[in-house]
Amino acid sequence: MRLSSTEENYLKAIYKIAEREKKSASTNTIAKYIGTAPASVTDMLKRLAGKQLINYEKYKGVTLTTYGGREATQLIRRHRLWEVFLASKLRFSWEAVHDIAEELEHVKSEELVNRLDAFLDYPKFDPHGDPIPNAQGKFTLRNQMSLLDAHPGNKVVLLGVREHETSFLQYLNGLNISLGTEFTIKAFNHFDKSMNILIDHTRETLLSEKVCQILLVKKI
Amino acid sequence: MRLSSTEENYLKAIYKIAEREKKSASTNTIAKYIGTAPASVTDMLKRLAGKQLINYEKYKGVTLTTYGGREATQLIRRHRLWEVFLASKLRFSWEAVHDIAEELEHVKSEELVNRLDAFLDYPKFDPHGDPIPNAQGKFTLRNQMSLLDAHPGNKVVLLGVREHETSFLQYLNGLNISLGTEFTIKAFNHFDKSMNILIDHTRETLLSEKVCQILLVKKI
DNA sequence: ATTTAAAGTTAGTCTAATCTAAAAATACCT
DNA sequence: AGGTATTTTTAGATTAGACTAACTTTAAAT
Repeated sequence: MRLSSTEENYLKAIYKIAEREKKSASTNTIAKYIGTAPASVTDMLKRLAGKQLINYEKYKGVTLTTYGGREATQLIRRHRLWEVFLASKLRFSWEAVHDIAEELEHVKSEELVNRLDAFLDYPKFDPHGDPIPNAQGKFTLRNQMSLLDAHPGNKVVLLGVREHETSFLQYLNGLNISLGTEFTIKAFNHFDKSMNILIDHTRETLLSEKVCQILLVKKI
Repeated sequence: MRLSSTEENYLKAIYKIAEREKKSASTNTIAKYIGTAPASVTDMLKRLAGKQLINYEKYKGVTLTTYGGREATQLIRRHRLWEVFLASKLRFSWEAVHDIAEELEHVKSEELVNRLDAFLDYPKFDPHGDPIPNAQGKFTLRNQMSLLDAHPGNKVVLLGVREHETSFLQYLNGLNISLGTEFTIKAFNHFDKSMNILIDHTRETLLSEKVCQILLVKKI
């Protein structure tokens, strides 16, 4: 079935909310995520349910059907592949790629996305470190943890970020932190859960709990 | 001002019709070009006139304003740059690029199109030989003529095609004709204006008047 | 167990873009 | 010039996607 861009966006929202909260998505949560009024969400949920894309029961919340999940995964695949294209081929910085990919992801052509995938050499992760589903919808799993869970003395490398907001990514740019940057944990400050970190074996910085929580790393 | 994809498509249609027929575009012509009912065109013309994109006077026909022309040119720029990307980077054949570029051209980002332009090395012509306007909207002009105007004995090279329909381009593929192919005109048949042509100095073929009219060449 | 608050749904309206049917304007033909 | 054909516009409806305001259901709190 042919989906509109709007329908696709709702599916993606439901997918992401379910992933984040590990339960069915509520009307209000979807409304906040998409940026519409709850009443508009109710309307759309009825239409999506009619197309067998979601399981919807009034006043309960919604989950994706197998079919709806497949559509959402393919949309995420397109989004992340375009992000890789924008960053690695057109040299956009990681904070700029999201908004443009939001538009590119809705271009409908199976052939296009598969050729793009090949052109980019089948990347497994996007510029924020998020995994890119392959043509079969399979994500690559990876051992990673929040920087918050590392301990003094640990050496780790940055694999991804849980937050894509421009201002946050620019904050990291200012600290010269990007994917692949190495950290040595110097100290953990119990009173506010901040950390003293040595970046790239050269600069010592203080990172707040909030920032540490966002950074995804693995030990080296 | 922010234009919808539909509005952009109307501007492009008006631009192309004016170019083809060298006069203002009529409601019916636009309707046929876009594939909608004439009544829908009238509605849209009113909206476009309200936005200062076209000069519209009831029952007369329309022309683009300077502003509307600039928008149309930028749309054509985006379309043709994406066609080059699809053909030269993703290895799509020339008959496949048009439909996908129809969607990609509506992605709104000045930065995107300019970076794409640079990535492709500022191409001057698309995969069908049509000129690509630069960031200032300027087209590259080129000496070219219809194959119909060549004479027996002339040697020419194919620079472009005036017709983009899939079936026609596939017909050329079947004859092993592509941009850059060289022709020697062997004979001109007055009774039906067909031509006997030697392709790439190896294969002799008969090309109908209609086909010759479409092929754009220059002497070598 | 009521009351109150929060979340979700219904009803009615709006805009963009389309349609069909009918009316009006223009063009064409002898 | 008058009549017919063609083109264009108007009028009224439709669909997707959104809104606000009002109502209903569920959850939370005393």
